[in-house]
Amino acid sequence: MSERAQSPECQSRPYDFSRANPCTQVSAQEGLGSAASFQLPHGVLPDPGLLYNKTTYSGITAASAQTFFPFPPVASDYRGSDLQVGEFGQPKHWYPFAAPEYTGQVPGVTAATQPTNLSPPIAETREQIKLPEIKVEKDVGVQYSTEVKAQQFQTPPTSAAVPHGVFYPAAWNPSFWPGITHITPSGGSNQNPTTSSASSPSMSPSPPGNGLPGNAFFSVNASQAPTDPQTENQVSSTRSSGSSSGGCSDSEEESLSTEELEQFAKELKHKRITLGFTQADVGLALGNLYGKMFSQTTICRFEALQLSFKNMCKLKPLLQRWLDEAETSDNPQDMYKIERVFVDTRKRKRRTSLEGAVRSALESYFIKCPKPNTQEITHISDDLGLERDVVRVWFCNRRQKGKRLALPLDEECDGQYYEQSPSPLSMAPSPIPSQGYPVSSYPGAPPPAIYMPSLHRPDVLKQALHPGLIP
DNA sequence: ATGCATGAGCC
DNA sequence: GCTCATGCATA
Repeated sequence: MSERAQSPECQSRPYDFSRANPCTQVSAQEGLGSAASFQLPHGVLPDPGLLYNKTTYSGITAASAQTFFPFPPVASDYRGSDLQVGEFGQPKHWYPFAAPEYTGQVPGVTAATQPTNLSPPIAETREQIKLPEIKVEKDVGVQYSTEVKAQQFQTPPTSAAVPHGVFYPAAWNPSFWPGITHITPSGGSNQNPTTSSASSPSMSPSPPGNGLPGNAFFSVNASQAPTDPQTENQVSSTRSSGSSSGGCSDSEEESLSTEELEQFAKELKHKRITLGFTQADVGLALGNLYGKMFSQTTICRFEALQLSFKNMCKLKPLLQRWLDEAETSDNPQDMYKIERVFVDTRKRKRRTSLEGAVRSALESYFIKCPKPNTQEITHISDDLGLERDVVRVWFCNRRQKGKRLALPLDEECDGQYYEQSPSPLSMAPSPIPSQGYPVSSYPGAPPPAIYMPSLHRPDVLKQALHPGLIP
C-alpha cells in the first residue's frame, strides 16, 4: 500500500559502512574497483565513475548523491515485470512432515532407524537430504501448489500418542519460544550441568546401544516447558555489553553481553567438535531436547556470531543446555539420534545464482540506496534483467546482512538504520544495526569483538560487505 | 560458510 | 512491502 517514499530516504542519510569498520572504506574501494568492470545498462547509474573511486566511496558528496536513481517517472510500470515474480508470491507452502513411514529417510539424521553405533560425527546431513529436483524458476509457479500440511499439528495429544520412534517437531508448542529463553530448569545457572538430569532422557533414552530413542524424546519436551516469556525483549534492552563476562545464570539471556556470547560461541564450537558433532547434529539435537530443531545454517551462524544479538541471546540458552547435556552424557551420540521424519515436499523456488557482474551491480545500487522503493526496484530489475522479486529479496537480504555485519552501535538508533536512509553517497557515520550487537557500554570501551569477529579481518570484512566483488 | 528464499508478524 | 528468523541449496 502506501509506498513509502523512499527515494528521499536514499538521500537523507548516508549508509555508512565505514563506521562498521575502519577497513570498510578500503574494502569498498577495492570492491567497487572490481565492480567497475561491470557495465551498467542505460544510465541507471548516472555517474558510475562516482561509484568506482575512492572519493566517492569514502566521501560521497550530496550532489552526487542526488544523481542517483534518476528513475524516470514510471509509476505503474513495475507491474509489467511482475510477471516474473508474481508466480511464486502466492502459494503458501509449508514444510510438511511426512508420515512415520518416512522415518529413516534422512540417513544422517534419522539415526533411530540405524543400529546402535552411530559414530557421532555423521556427515553434514544436508547433502543427504536431497529434495527432488526442482525446475527452473520459470516453472516454479506451477509447482508451488504442493502443500502438505502434515506437520503442524497433527500433534498428538500426548507424547504417548506419538508413534513409536517418531519424532514430531510439532511437539513444540506456542509457548515454547517465549519460555525457552529462560530455560534452565529450576532457574539454576546455565552453567549448571546437573540440571541436565531433567533432560537426560534425550541423551540416553534407552539403553545406550539401543540407538532407538523412542518416546523418550517426548517426555523430554514435555518436561521442559519453559516458563518465562518475557525474556526476549529484555534481552535486547539489556544489551549493555557489560564486560561482565562472568555472570552466567540462566536467566542470563537478559544480561548477556557480547563478550559472553562470543565466548560461548567459541566454547560451543570447540566442544562440539571435540565431542564429534557436526553443526547439523547440534541443530537436530536441539529438536531432540526442545522440540524445535535448527538447521546447520543456524548453528553455523550462531557459532560465527552471525545472528542478530537478540537471536543469539535467544538461542544461547538452548545451546548451552545442549552443551551441558552433551558434556555430561555418557552417550552424547544419542543426542542427535532423533527422528527427523519430515520430508520437505514443498517446491521451493530454485535458487537464483547471480553472476558476479550482476552482484557487483546490485552492490553498487545498494551502496547508493540500500532501500530502494518499488519503482527503483523495478528499474534495477529491468536494468539487470532480473525478476523484481529477485531484486527485492536481494536487497532484503543485503540489508539484513548489512545489519549483521555492521559493528555494534547503540540500539537507540535501532530502526533508523535504513529508515532514514542513506544516501549512500554521503556516507556518514553510521547506522545502527537493529540486528547488531550491543556495544560495550562503558566509555572508552573497545569495540566488542563480538560483532562479527571475523570482520576484524579486513579481507573478511571486505567480502562481507561486498560479496561478489572479491574473487 | 554463505547466497538466495520463505514466511510470520508488523506497519 | 519491510524486518527478522530461519532454512534450502550451493559455492
